[in-house]
Amino acid sequence: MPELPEVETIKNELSPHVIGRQFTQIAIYDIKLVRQPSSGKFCQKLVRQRVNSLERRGKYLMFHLSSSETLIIHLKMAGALLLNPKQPDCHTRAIFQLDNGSQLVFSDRRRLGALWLVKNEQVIIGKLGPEPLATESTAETLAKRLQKRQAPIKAVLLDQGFIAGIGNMYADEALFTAKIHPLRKANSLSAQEIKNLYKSIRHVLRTAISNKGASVDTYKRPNGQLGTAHFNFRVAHRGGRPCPICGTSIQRLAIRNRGSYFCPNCQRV
DNA sequence: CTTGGGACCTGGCTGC
DNA sequence: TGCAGCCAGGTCCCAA
Repeated sequence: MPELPEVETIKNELSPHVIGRQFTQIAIYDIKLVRQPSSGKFCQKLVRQRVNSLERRGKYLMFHLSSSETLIIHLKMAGALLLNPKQPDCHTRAIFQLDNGSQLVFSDRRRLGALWLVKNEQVIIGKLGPEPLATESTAETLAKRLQKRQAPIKAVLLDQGFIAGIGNMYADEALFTAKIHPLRKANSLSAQEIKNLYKSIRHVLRTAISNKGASVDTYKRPNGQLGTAHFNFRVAHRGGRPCPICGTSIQRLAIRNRGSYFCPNCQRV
């Protein structure tokens, strides 16, 4: 499941292969994939455009193009961007041909992923909250914004308008590291707890980036290799296994229809 | 404004 | 062996 560290890894590993390259041919195999403009226009406008730079914002990957338009990709649950894959797969939804003969393949088992080609990228990413790893994001600004929210802290961390890029796995990991129960109301956290949570979020995300993302489901790096961040998971997707700190059995709880994993002993209500 | 629930989507798993 | 039903979760949409 691509969250911030996975999309960041894809951006980093794709950059040297696509920056400066020109799209020569686009093939779309899934009618629902392109959200804006129409599929035909999308292909027509993208051909001959050169990639100036890549940028990640939240879980969105943006290709800044020579025409000053932006190609935006969201991988959602199961999307992958593969560079010159050796094995063909039946989940290929689009193929981008580059002027050096390379192929960039968008594969998505669950067909939830989305592509946009837009002049104004704010239309797509404008509602996102701050980047958790940006220098402007401080424990103080987090504290101020949490005061206005009384939903469970887990739900607030998943709100992309509140903070961008955190998904279910890393929310669970950050809350465990900060020893905060996922059902705690966001505005009930003490200043110290918020400080711990802030540090935990950044630590969990940075560690996962250095491990090239977590391959719990279908996530693959552009070269087809898996990430290793999931080997460091302490509670995420580990229901019933012992807590690495105290040995208590990790519990699973549904919050907003999302599985939340936590240690009932280390993370008290 | 915040909040919570359902829909989208497919493949893997469970239980009968 | 076959199959219905559940589960996984990022985001949008809608109602309260």
